[in-house]
Amino acid sequence: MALFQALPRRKIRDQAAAQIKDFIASRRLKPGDRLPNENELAVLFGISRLSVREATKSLEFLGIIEAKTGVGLTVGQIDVARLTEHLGFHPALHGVDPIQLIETRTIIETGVLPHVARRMADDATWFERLEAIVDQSCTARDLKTWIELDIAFHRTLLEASGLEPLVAFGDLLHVFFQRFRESVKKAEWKVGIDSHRRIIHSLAAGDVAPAIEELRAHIDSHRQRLPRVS
Amino acid sequence: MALFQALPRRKIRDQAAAQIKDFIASRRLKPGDRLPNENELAVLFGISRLSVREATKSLEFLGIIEAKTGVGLTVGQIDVARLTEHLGFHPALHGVDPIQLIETRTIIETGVLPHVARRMADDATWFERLEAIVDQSCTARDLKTWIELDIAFHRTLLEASGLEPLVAFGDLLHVFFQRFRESVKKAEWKVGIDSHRRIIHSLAAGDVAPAIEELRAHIDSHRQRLPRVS
DNA sequence: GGTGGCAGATTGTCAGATAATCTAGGAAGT
DNA sequence: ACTTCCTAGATTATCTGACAATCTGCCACC
Repeated sequence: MALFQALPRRKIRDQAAAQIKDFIASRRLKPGDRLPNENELAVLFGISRLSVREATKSLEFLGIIEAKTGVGLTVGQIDVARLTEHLGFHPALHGVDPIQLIETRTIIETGVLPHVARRMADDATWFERLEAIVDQSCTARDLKTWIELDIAFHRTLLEASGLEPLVAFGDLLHVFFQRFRESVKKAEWKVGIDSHRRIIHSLAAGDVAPAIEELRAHIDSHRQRLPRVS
Repeated sequence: MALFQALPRRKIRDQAAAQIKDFIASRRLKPGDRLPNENELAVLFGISRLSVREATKSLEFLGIIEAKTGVGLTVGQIDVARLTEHLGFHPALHGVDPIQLIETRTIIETGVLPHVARRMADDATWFERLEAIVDQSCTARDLKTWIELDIAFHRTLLEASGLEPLVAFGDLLHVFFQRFRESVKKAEWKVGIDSHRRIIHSLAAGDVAPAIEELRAHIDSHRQRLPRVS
């Protein structure tokens, strides 16, 4: 008599997914390389095409492989942005303490400023792009466009650092930040815009330390708008 | 005549996946909560059950939802270990610029050190946990366990900051990092362990600045092991 | 009252068919 | 000879219908 199976039997599609991964790994396939088509995989694994599809669609969702209609399956190119997009909404992250979000943003955004200053010195267009956003902010009439420009400013700051993983992570944080961003009073707009302007001018002048302090205070100002203290 | 569509039309299963995510997010569902079954979702979205399945299987693969035979669909609990398992093997991880990864890690890990020092002062167990990992590292015989302990050290450091988003992001970075971690020479182990020890002792003493410099140099040492300079 | 099994619900898997889309190569026109 | 257009084949995308496997809760039986 066989031992009882404590764990649920492995699903066929999971076996298929594992076999496809093995196929890629064992043959040292690189992104862009062709894979057998769905019918061939079905025959190869001895299962139906549907199970193959469920496996390939799962792998595709994660970016491990790519499927193009009329072309076939290829090994994919994973990027951090895709993962954060799917993971970002998840309830597990929604429960995060707002104060932690503020401090996380402070660490990341102040941390990149040295990089930004260095790249600004090499490429003046970064200062121009940031200044253009600040100028636009002054003409904003409603809260919605002001928020968009505020997000654009902070995102461009991260972009200017040249560190792509942080750009993706920053986008994710902004999703959660939006909640208590909407409670900004109109009188506070101008203060924020002035902060932005001082930050980029300090950076352009190569004065990193003042820029860091300004940005820290800027992000910290959200702390006063927290809905409730628990 | 209709305008040509520059981008490929969105697949039905991707729309379905997005709708399911919306369903979860808009109703503030938590892990373990029930979802409509596949047939109900199919009717709800006006598509076939098969397309719903491809969407649910993709989401399940990522851990966003769970499906149990005879029971139904529930909201799942994402854990990064699952991502590590699926993504760790993938050749495309080379696509991320290693230098960017190093600098990203430097920003995050040095950025949390002030928080860590503060929380260490309040709760001595953090120092003990970190020191225990360092002690274990000294007894490591093979590369595999040493790498595990190294990851554990850096992860615990982030945990000690109390900033959960950064812990999750750090886990994600380690997935991308592990590729060129395996090229560490045995002679370099000891150097790394000594660095770890100096860092936590500086933190425990409240000397944040030396700890930051030590950690920066520690992470930067990976730079010398980069496979190729492009 | 406890225990076993049965019935309904739900996901898992299969087969076959049609639509949509892409690539390559040939046909037609210049 | 060169370019343009179009068709044919290949491949994924989607649908329909059916049956198997598995879990939960209830009910009958002891």
